[in-house]
Amino acid sequence: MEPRYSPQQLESVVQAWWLEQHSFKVTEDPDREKYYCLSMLPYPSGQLHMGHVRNYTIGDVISRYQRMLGRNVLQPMGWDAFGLPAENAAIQRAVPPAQWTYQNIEHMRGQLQRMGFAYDWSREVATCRPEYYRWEQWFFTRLMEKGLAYRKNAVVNWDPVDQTVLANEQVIDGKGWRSGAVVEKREIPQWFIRITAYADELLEELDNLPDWPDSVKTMQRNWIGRSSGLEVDFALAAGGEPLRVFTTRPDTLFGATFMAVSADHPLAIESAKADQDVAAFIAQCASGGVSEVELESIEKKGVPLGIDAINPLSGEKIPVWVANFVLMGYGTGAIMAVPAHDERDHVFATRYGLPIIQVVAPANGELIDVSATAWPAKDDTVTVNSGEFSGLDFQSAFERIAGYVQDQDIGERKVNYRLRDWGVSRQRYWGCPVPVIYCDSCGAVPVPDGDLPVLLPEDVTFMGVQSPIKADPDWRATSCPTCGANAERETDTFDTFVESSWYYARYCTPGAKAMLDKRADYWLPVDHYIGGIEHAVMHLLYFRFWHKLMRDLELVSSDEPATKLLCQGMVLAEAYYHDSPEQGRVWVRPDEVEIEKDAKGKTIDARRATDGAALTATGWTTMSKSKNNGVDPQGLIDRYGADTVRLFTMFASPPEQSLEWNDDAVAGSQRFLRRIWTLVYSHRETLRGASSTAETLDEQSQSLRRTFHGALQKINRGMERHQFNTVVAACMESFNALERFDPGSDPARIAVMREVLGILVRVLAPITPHLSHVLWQELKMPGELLDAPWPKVDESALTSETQVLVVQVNGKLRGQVEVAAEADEVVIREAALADDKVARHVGERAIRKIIVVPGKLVNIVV
RNA sequence: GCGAAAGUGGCGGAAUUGGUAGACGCGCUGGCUUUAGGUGCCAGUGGGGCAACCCGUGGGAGUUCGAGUCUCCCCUUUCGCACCA
Repeated sequence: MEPRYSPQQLESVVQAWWLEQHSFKVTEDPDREKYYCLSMLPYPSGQLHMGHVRNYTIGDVISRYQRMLGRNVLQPMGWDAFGLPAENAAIQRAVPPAQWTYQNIEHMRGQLQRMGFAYDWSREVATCRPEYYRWEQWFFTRLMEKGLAYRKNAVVNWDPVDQTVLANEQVIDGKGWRSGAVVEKREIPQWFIRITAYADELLEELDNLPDWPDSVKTMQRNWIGRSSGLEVDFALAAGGEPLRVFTTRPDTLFGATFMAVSADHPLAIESAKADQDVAAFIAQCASGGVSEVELESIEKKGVPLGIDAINPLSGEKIPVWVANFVLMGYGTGAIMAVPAHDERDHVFATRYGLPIIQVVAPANGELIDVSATAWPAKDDTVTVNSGEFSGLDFQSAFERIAGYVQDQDIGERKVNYRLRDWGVSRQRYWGCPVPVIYCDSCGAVPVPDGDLPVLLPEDVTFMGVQSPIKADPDWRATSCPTCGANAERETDTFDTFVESSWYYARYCTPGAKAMLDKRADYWLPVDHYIGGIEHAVMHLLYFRFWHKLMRDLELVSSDEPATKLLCQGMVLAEAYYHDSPEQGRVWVRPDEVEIEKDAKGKTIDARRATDGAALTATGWTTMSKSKNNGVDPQGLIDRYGADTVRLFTMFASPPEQSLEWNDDAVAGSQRFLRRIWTLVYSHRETLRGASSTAETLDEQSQSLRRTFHGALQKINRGMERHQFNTVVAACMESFNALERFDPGSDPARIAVMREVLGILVRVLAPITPHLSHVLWQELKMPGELLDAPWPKVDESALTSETQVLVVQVNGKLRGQVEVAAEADEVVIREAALADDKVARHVGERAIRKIIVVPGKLVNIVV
């Protein structure tokens, strides 16, 4: 044992040992309880970032802890390897996306190994490899057969200069990020997967996920957005096909003062032929991007179509408008607008001077004014101004009106979802080819199993932004699997969310000669899934959906992919900038900033180290390239070692909260590890000769054991609730007591010291596995630390003869009393009243009540 | 615009889930160790006041013997919004 803690050297020795022993390779063992701990797989962007380090440390701590509890733990790792950044690198640096991706994977795998994560690397997956994506293609053809995959037109962002489809991310202020051209909406045929067919199950089974965060479940419920309402036909005054709308508020039907249709609605398109204003408005709606933020935050505008509809209940004539806030993709693409009881309708009506008629009122008779703002309530309401349907609450009005509409055959009850079918086509190169062949006579034909995989060529050169497979007629040309005629391949690729929807299952069956095999059911479902909260709806919904698809193809037997979910917070750092007249806003890297503090430690000035330029601090913000405030984990690992980085990320904040990066505090974490090392080093001779038990213990030894076993209770609670910051704090607190403990040459004391060190080393093992491994050996503890049993709380160590109670007077802290542990309420009351300070505060006033909370406090109410 | 969270010392956070607010750490202040140093150790550290004591968990109301914790309203920040992953 070296006198100084030198993590770099120590960690490489321990890692080499794990590698040699194949310590993390696992196999299915029906006799042992399995535990599948999964962290979301990274995109191989080139460098590990702090978000990865945090995510994977949390997963590793849980995995190692579960292993010490005796479970057969699977912790795999892989690469979400397809995606847009590889294409951008290809365009900028003329390197093929495949080459760029594989190099990044090599580098990042090395970084993960340097962190000491306990992965079974024999199960590694890279989603861009044909042996992975061929099963995705196979699965897609099954979905086509079942009618769960289909093709329809959908709108995309179109860059008219680059002649290419843009991702929402590539549209900035309505313009293409490279060309700067105003983006247009364009409809193209695309493949969809029918997730709406599973909407009800996806919604209902959220109730079977008690260990998923409520926030995620709520977001998923809202995202699915099940709403039951009514479809109603509004006849047009001029006759012809009636205008059908969907509404969730039939009770407000009498308040409809206008109708609005989407710019893509047939009625709008028809009107545009004769009306220039309508045509111009529709053209205007076609510019700009397709993202929901853009659509929902634009100013609400519209143009009248010059058509009147007839309210089926009141018989009133109301005008039909085309409006930019009505979406073709939801409901029928047309709405009845009730300005009095809907916020958006109200804004629109106010803008264009359309009437606002109140038809719902508070049930308690209170008067409301709908002229300035809408009143959307539907609980404790009553309908008014609604003819024979007046005087009803929401539910009765809904039922009566729905009944009437059905009797008249002008509509029906309808359940709608906000959730839309999943568009999986991408007009990009670096993705999994959609396994479809288009034949003039046979249409869209799935590629037969024997012809899979449809290989994506990896040795390509980019000419501009065009996808190399779209640009290559030879790649496209093929023959129809059905009739043998000349045919063309689909050149679109899948959304990368498809790959990340089933990787967790493939980890269970490495090398399988099918998509999955029987091994999957040993490991699945995932016991603990860990990843960023930013995935709360999209990935985590696709992940659940795909599992159900696989279940229905009898590939897995569970209903849900993961029983427990932990969403870790973002990693933040301070960012600093100054505004310069020439360069605009200049962001300065945090490690180039000099901070001046006042006598209380408050920051009063920040300057650039090189030239003393005054800087403005943003406060805590997400690490990003644009703000130049990313902290590179590699530098920290090189400087402090993996254990220190792991310890800091666990200690700085609880997993679900954001983590504020602080270089000084990282150094502080290393100080703690160094102190442990130094303590064990300085007692190494005595500890070697320690006996494992001691019969009689003196007061100090008992107190130390009480501290450690008390801390162990906190640690166990912290581990179970994943509050690793409190686990570390409890370790530090108990270690502080140990540092003040002098074992001298007393065998009983030395035995106690060895016992508590054994506890400390084991509870730290999941967090700082390298240091713990070495100390475990140094203490001559039996067996491999990885499989050492988690320490047990010794209840007898916790008992004490006295208890300290807090005394309050009228809820304010006034004193403390020490009484016997078994003292009854009478004794406690007397002791409390006898306290000088308490007596002074009670004074002459009459005591009204005394509340005694056993083991905690006494409150005297005067 | 819609949906979901979070606000506690100079900073990160803790609080046994309605019972001592500030555990643990960083920073800061003073001291010690002849410490090359960004090392190590000791003490102090929510604000005000000499003190008794008073104030204090984003702001405002409420429930309670007692509220950081529960209820309502408001403010601010962060995340997601379907082609970033």
